[in-house]
Amino acid sequence: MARILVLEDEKAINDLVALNLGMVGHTAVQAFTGRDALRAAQEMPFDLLILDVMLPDTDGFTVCEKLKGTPAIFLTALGETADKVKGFERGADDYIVKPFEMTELLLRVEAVLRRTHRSEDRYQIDDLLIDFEAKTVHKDGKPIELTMQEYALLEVLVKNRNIALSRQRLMREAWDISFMGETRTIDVHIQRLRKKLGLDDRIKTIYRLGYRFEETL
Amino acid sequence: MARILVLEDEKAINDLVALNLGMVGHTAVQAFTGRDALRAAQEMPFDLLILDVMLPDTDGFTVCEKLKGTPAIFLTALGETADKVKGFERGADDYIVKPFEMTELLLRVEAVLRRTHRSEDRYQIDDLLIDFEAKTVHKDGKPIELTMQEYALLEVLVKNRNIALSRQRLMREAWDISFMGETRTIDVHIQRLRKKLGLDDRIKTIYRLGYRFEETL
DNA sequence: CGTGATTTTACAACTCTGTTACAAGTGCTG
DNA sequence: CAGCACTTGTAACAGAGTTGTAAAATCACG
Repeated sequence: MARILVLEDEKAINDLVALNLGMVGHTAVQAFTGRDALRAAQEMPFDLLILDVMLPDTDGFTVCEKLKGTPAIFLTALGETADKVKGFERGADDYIVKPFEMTELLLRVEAVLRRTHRSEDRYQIDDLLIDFEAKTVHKDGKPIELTMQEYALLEVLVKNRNIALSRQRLMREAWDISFMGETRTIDVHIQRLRKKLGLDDRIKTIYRLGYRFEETL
Repeated sequence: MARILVLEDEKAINDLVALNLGMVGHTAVQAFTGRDALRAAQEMPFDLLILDVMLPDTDGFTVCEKLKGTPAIFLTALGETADKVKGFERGADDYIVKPFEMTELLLRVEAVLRRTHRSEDRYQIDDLLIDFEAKTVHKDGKPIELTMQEYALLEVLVKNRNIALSRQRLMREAWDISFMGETRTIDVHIQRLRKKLGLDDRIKTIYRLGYRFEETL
């Protein structure tokens, strides 16, 4: 559920990485040059950078330095050992050697996100407390029973708070389904969340689109 | 503070880890082979294991299994992706990829110690008293007869209280089985614990997953 | 064997979850 | 602003799957 930059000039690899990140629920933004990458970062900051070292214009290190503070995973070709060291010195959180297994990249992504987003173990608003680690929800200090589906949906909404999420996206993120036909499933689950947690004001309906969890009221 | 095993054959790393653990107040016991580790564990049990996966003799997994019941953090080298998964399946509480930041390791150590409660020798809640030393249970001051299995299950539940435990994990921790097919064994034992100890409210069923001992009610 | 512990079995009871049906709401169009 | 098409809210329902429970079968061990 992170916004991730994929900076890699070889289109085939870039596409593959972006596709896989999307499949596990992240938002991948593709860039093929350092310039692209920096521009995209200005629009909205990233949670994680996946950077190729060798690039036509600026190299991955430069981008990493410009976006200092954002965790980064470097992609290096075999034999660029020296680059690895250089990368770590400059603050890379991990690196991975091409060619690599996609599952391995995904594991590293999760690992890096987990240790950099450590502060996001919990979320509190009003009288509501969500513990993402224990996957529990308390209201007024009292535990509230949520089913797995309900919790999954709530987590997606909260982690993407203030963003309008389409039903299709919610389905993809909170269920394990990428495509969905005509269905009222989500609406019913939203209803249950609103009722159980008293979130009528926080979970806003976006007409003809989906829902949004609102933090600022 | 905790008694922690550091099993890592590379001396430089082992020293560094042990030194840092010592600095934050823990007692680090250094071991360079699986054999060493097991011997040290016999002298006095550990509160936490920090295990390298690759070792000259036995690997970290074996040690972890032999010392079942003690939480473990695995150290894996880059590229040992498969090992990570394997580690989690076998009950690792966390893993960390080398090379790692020492502060990160310390953070994980604290996190694991925080959510496990292995070093206590008694636990009391409501009218229930469990003595882990004597392996006895009293309710209302009166001793309650529990069978071996019942007690083992109770201990796992209580020491991992407030954490949802899958049936598979319970099997692994309270029985000597790592793999389990279709079975209702656990459910039946849970039922007996609930009945004998009046724990209907404390031992919570997590639908489609397993059970959780709840401290906060 | 016999006894108690443990696992398996069988069935009842329950939970989750998607679907449906209808009421209420929304926004466009004239 | 009334009418209309469409969207969302809500309650109730039903099937699939899960858990509770008692009782029977199996195991361990003297």
